[in-house]
Formats: sequence, structure tokens, C-alpha cells
Amino acid sequence: MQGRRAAASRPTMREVAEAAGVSMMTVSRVVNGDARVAQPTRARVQAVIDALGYRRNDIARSLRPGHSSALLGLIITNVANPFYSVIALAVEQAARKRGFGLIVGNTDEDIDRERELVDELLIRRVDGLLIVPAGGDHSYLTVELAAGVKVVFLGRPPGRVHADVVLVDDYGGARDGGLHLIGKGHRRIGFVGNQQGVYTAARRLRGFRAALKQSGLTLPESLVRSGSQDVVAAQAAAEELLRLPDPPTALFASNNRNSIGALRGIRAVGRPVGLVGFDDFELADMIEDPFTVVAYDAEEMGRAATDLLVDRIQGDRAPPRRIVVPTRLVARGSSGTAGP
Amino acid sequence: MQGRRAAASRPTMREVAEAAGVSMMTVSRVVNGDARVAQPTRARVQAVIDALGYRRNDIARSLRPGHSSALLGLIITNVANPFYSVIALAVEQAARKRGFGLIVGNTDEDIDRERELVDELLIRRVDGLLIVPAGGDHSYLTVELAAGVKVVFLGRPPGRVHADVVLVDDYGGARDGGLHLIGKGHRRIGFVGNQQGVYTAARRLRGFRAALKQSGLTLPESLVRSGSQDVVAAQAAAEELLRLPDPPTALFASNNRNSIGALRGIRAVGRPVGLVGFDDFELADMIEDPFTVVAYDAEEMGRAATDLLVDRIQGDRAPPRRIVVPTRLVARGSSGTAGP
DNA sequence: TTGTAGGCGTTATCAA
DNA sequence: TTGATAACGCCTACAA
Repeated sequence: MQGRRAAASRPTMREVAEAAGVSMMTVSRVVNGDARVAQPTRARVQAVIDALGYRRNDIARSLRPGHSSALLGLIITNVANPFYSVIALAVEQAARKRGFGLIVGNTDEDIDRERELVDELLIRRVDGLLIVPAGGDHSYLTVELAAGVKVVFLGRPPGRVHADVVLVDDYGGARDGGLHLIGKGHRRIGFVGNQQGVYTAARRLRGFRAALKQSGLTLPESLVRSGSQDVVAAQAAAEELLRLPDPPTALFASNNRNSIGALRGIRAVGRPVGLVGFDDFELADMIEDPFTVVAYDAEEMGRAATDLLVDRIQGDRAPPRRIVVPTRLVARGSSGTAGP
Repeated sequence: MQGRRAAASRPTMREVAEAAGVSMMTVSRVVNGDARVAQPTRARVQAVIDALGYRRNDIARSLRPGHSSALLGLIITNVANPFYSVIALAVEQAARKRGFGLIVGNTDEDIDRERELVDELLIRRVDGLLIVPAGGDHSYLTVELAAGVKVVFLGRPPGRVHADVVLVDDYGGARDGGLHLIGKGHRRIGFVGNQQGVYTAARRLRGFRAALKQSGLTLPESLVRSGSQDVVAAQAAAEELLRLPDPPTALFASNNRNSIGALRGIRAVGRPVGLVGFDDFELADMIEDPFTVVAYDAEEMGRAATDLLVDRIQGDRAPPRRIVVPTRLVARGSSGTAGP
């Protein structure tokens, strides 16, 4: 065998028509359940369809005017992260419920990759895009939005473009978390979080600061450790704080990576330290010293964003919306106490 | 405004051609980087492309002979399950690396839904399908396979059809887990697992049995609890076993849901009990009484399956392959000891 | 270097 | 009830 043999290709409507001795239109009518086909004809055509294993080609179909791909694109930073996988599931289910398939792509927090993915998905003519932005400037989408592509941002707002967005109440959640620790009697509380360049991280720090401020406390810069992307870095940051001459009696962690790191750091210093973390996780109650978390409904986020996107695709022309999903404090363990 | 206004539609190649005063072919050449276009012409066309926001339409493109959708379909039981989300990520990355996009669909372990998804994806003309089967009969795929669609099954073998499959070494892993407990001195070990109808569950029970047998032990039916799908059921099953008059000194759990349930059950009875579970999970080392797990590389599974699928699409006609991903025992905690 | 013709698989429209 | 025709957006093959 030389060269690449073409894969056995599927029968086309024309082949079915020839085999059944009818025109393509008749086959089309049978395939699409059009009632205006005589019963015997329908039966004969259907038999040929079954025999040949014919399946309508949606690619050709969606080329026709008025039709679309009926696909949404989901661009996400990392599907394997529990939060995002929950969102991905919710999006897939909501999309399917409304008649859309879903193409997914991971950016791994890489801005260039994000843009490549947007390109690829637009070329594939998705009807809409759900983006968990890796950050940066999204003004390149302006021309696409003008061309009628619908876009909804998820978790973080876009840069330099006006579009729909579904966010978590990062500020309020962090403030509640801070107040919880203060309520437990803590007066010196450290902050462990990821880079301030990430929208959620910055908002959460601000919310945490607000909690202190409204309680008449301040957050010395020496107790702020921003920039830990992973568990290892977060642990180091937490240990650093806890080994200060005048260490905090509690920590606030800005996301689940940092919560785990803080937890490990606390364990490493072997001293009871209060802890509140943003993001809930399974098994949170099974760990040795359960801590309080700021939780939110990731499933609801995915569903809300998808519904909004599909509404847009189906003609909703209202001004860009900003949906904020509330957080709730899930109190677990003692969250430590301030004094001995 | 009455009726549904058509979304501002994208410019086509023809429009670009007209605006630039050239033929469509010239635009096509510019778009596809064909060198045989005079520099001034190219510049003029490119300017129009940018001005109009033109993007090639891959749907139209893939309709042409020789081209394909360059899409793979991933049908999975639940993307939000950590194991499957890791697989989904690996598949997406491997697919992209080889030039394919990915459409995903969740079955939620529903056989009918699985079949609907297969239909939808075939209609969309994906080049290949990765399926984590919910179970049942897949003979309906025979005609599709004959038509040239490539399919690789993941995690569980298909029913009644001969196709590529990537599996975990369920049997060997469970046997190793059993031997580990026996090595710790346990002689009466209970089994907590999901329905025997699920391939993996059945294989794991068999492997566990083999460990006992080769050690000269037997597994009384009274110590086997199959059928717990979720954590709550698994906990009940574990407690039941541990409250028997002659209770086991250790438990083997057939998957992560059952591991968590067993763990909770053990804690409920408040007595030290050995535990080994199939499936690793994050934070496994942070829980109060860490236990040994049978782990495997889910990422590798996804990658291997995707590579195999793409090989098939690209012409590999070797007989169906069966790839088995090995497991490894991750010993944690004491796994209990048998006697006082 | 540039352009023309034809067709990929489907369906809307109009005609028989 | 059935069919012929044209068109969706693009690209291969072949001219000019």
C-alpha cells in the first residue's frame, strides 16, 4: 500500500438517494422528519439509510445560511483544578440542555495560549465563548464582539473590553473571612496569597484589609505574603510569617493552593494558629485540624454564565451584565483562638 | 425591532476580495500564506482583512475533500470527578499538541446519554472518539468503526465490540493492596466497593481475592459489601462490617468514594482499623489518619489513549490494542496492625 | 502572478 | 408527493 489511503468515507445523501432511487430532497425530508413523504417512500429510504449507515453531516448543514455550529467554546485555565472542573461540568450540562455542544481548551494561565485558543475557536465558528481569563488585555476581542461573537467572562473580569462577566464576591467573602478570625479574638493576622496581578487575589486582599480596618485594626505590610502560586511556595510564605519575632496568631489564605500551604506551614511550626481560607474543598472536614473556609457555588457560576451566553446568542441585546455570585462562610474546627 | 435580527455576520472571502479588488483565490492565497502573491497585492489584501476582521471559516474549509473537522470527541462519565478531570486535561493537551480540538460530553454514567452523545459527535464529524463507557452494549459502534470512525475506550472495556482500550491494572493493583494489608498482619479483611456490574469494581474484587488466596486466606462472603456508589453508602457498609460480632481488622476500598466512606466509618466506630484504598487523591497525606492507596497515572492514561487515537486517525491499521497502565502502592500511615 | 470553474454535502425555493 | 436548481464559503486543478 502506498501513500495514505483515504479512510473508508461515510455515505452521502446522494449515495443514499441513488441507492433508494429517489432524489436527494426526498432523502433530506426523511432524514429531517418532514411529514410530506409518502409512507412507502419513507420506508424504502429509511431502509437504505440503515443499511448504508448514513448519518447527516452537520458540518455541511451548518454551512447553510441561518444555521450555526451550535457550539460554545470554553477557555479555562486548568480543567484539572477542582474548581474549574466543576465549572466545566456545569457549563457542559447547561450548554447541552440548551442545544449546544462544547469545545474546551486549557490555557494553563498563559495569556498567549488564551489568545491562540480564542482564534482557533472563532475559526471553528463557535457561537459563543466562555473565558476564564488568564489576565492581560482583551481589547483584541472588540472587533470580534462587533462581528457578533458573544463572550462571557468567568471568575475574573476582562481587560480593556466591555463584556458580560460572572464573578465571585471576592471582596465580601474575604472580608467575612477576616471578620471571622477577628471575632475569634485574633488581632495579628497574616495574609498568604497569590500574585496581586491576578484579579481575585487583589480583591481578596482588599476585602481582608477592609475587615481589619472596620475593626480598628491594621495590616502591617510585614504580615502580607503575596505571590505564592503553588502549595510549596505558600507553605514557605506561611512558615516565614509564623517564625517572625512577633508572629501572627492566625492566617488568611487567598485560595485553595494557599490554604493547603498555610496548613502545612502551621503544622511545620507545631503551634496552634488560626486559619481561614478562600475556596472550599472536598475532605476539608477530614483533615487533622479542619479550618473555616469561604465557599461559593462554582456550579452555579458555570450555569449562570452559560445561560447568559446562550441568551446573548439568542438575541439578548441588553447592556453587558455583571453577575456576582455570593460567598458563604463555612465554619469548621476552632479557627484557633488568639490567646493562650 | 421585530423578529430576530440576524447577528452581524462575518465578512466572507468574497467580500474581502471585492473590497481589495482581487479574486477570491488571491485572498485565499494570502490567508493561507501561499508565497505566490506579489508583495503589494499581499499587503493590500492583508489590510482589507484586518480592516474587515475577516477570519477563515474552518467549517467551510473542512467540507472540502481531504479535510476533516480536526476534532476529537471525549465522552466521559463525570468531568468533575478528580480522576476524570485529570484525564480530560491530559486528553485536551495531547490532542492540541497533535493538532486536534476537543469536544467533551458528560454521561453521568447513563448509557442512553452515552449513546446520544456518540450520535451527536458523529454527526459533527469528529475524527475520533474517546469513550469512558458507562457500560452496556457497544455493538452499535460496529457500523461506525466500519465507516472509518476511530474509537478508543478508556478505563473500562467496551461491550461486544472489538476496539482499542486503555485500562488500569485493576486486578494487579487490588492484589498488591491486599498483600500490603496481609503483610501488616491482617487476617480478616473486609471489602467495600461499588456495584459488581462496573468492570473496574469486579476486577478489583477479584484481585483482592487473589491476594488472600495466594496467602492461604479466604474472603468470607460476609465480609464483602458491594454496591456503594457514594460516600454515604460506603460509610454505612463499612460500619456494618466493623460492627459484626467477629469484625475485620482492616478494610480494602475499591475506589475513592468508598475509601472516604470507609474512612468515615472507621472513625465512627472509634477503633483503629487498617485501610487501603484504590485511587489516590490530593490531601491524602493531610487527613487525620493517612492510609495506603493504590495509585496510577491518570494523566498518562489520557495521553496514551489520545496518542493511540490520533495514530489510528492518521492511518495506523494494526489490530486493536489493549494498553494497561500499571498501579503503584503508595504506603502512608501505619495501615494499621492486626493485633493489639 | 492572478483568475476561472467546479464541487465538497446539505437544504430553501420553486416547479412539476 | 417528489424533484431540479442554486447557494452556503472555501480550495484544488487548471488556465491565462
